[in-house]
Amino acid sequence: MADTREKILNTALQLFAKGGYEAVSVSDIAGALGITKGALYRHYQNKRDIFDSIVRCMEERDAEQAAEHGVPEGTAEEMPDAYEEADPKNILAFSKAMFRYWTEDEFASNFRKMLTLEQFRSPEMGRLYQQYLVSGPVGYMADLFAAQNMPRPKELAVRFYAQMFLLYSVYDGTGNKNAALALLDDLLDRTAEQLAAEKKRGKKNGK
Amino acid sequence: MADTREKILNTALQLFAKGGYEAVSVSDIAGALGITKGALYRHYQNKRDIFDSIVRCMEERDAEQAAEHGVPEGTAEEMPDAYEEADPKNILAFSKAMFRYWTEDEFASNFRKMLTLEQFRSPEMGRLYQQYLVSGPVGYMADLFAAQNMPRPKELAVRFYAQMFLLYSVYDGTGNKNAALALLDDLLDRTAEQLAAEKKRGKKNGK
DNA sequence: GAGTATAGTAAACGAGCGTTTACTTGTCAA
DNA sequence: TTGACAAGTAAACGCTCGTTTACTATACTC
Repeated sequence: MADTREKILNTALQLFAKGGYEAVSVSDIAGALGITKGALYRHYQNKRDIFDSIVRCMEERDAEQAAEHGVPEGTAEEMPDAYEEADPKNILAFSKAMFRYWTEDEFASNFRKMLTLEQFRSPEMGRLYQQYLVSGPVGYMADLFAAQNMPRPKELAVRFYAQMFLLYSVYDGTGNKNAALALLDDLLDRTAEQLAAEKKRGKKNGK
Repeated sequence: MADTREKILNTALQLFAKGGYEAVSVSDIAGALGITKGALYRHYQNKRDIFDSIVRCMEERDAEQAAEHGVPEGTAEEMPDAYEEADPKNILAFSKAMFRYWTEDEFASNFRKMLTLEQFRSPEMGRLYQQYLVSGPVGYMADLFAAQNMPRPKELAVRFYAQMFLLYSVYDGTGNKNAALALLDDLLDRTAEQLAAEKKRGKKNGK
């Protein structure tokens, strides 16, 4: 039973990622699974329940992912120690892993696309989109840079994360996924060099 | 008559930008205008016709906008002269104008949001999204940088445009629009400095 | 003033929507 | 062997969808 529930969830997410919640019918989901829509209601209360379950599932995955990568949850103020440990090389590796996660992991990739399509439908969805893909990552990186006493951490964070954010769309729109990944690697490596240079300057001026 | 046609088009675009094409009904559009849906069919053949007219209207506006700003249409290979005229300061001013256009111009802003919501629905929509908001601007800027013999123009273009692209989402998601605009100004000014520095280096190495 | 487009309404059309119901299986413990 | 439960089907529910139709009011032309 739990198996079917998961299949429904994944199939629904796949369809929601293509056309958005409203454009996908319950029959579409059931049809893609080779069952009738009546059967679907044995596993979920209604269409909205499927959507909510997807969001809840993403929350769980996100928590796991964060724990795996040793990402400190909460803000820099709450736990400054963990943030200072992260040096630019770790930030680089973590960023690349993050990019691969949001592009190559099927669930995460589809969830990202779905959020992109739902972001303007309600303040709630806008909040989720910002949290997972815009202000969330930017704020997190700004905290990282700030903890390392780098100058203008917010600007740095935007400059750094913006490249990844744009490349999500490049990746989605190109047939050559590997080229997009290689381009990101080049960009981040070069940016990391500049970051290291800025950090030196920051230390000189800061002390 | 032409007046009503335009009102319908703008109202429809506004609604499409919020929820996407499928989530908006013909009754929704008519209701927002205070008329019945039957009247709507005096001005457009069907719902799809409204959408197509929006796309066609954007094409016209885009052509006008390009002509106004003296942007050369076509690629750098076709008209290399026009591209070399553009110096970094012009690129900067043009970029800021471009950002304000896609955020503050109501039609362009709504069209951008609509395309964002439709990009995965069909290859056609994906192409339009890329053309207007991803590979199009990146390619155009890469041509500009290449015409000025700057090193690694594609990387430079991505780095430069990525900031604007991310800030579209920041702008959309924040209540404080002015802060987003100010942040972009700061970022672009600083990037322009780095660009000028890179250009010097490029000249030294290139000649 | 009669005739004719034009722009609008109200109602109906068939189709598909999300959801519910009644009924048929298959599985497994008592 | 029986009973209960879980999972699935087929059909129907009321509703809304995009679209069409028949009709009305207004304005402009001959």
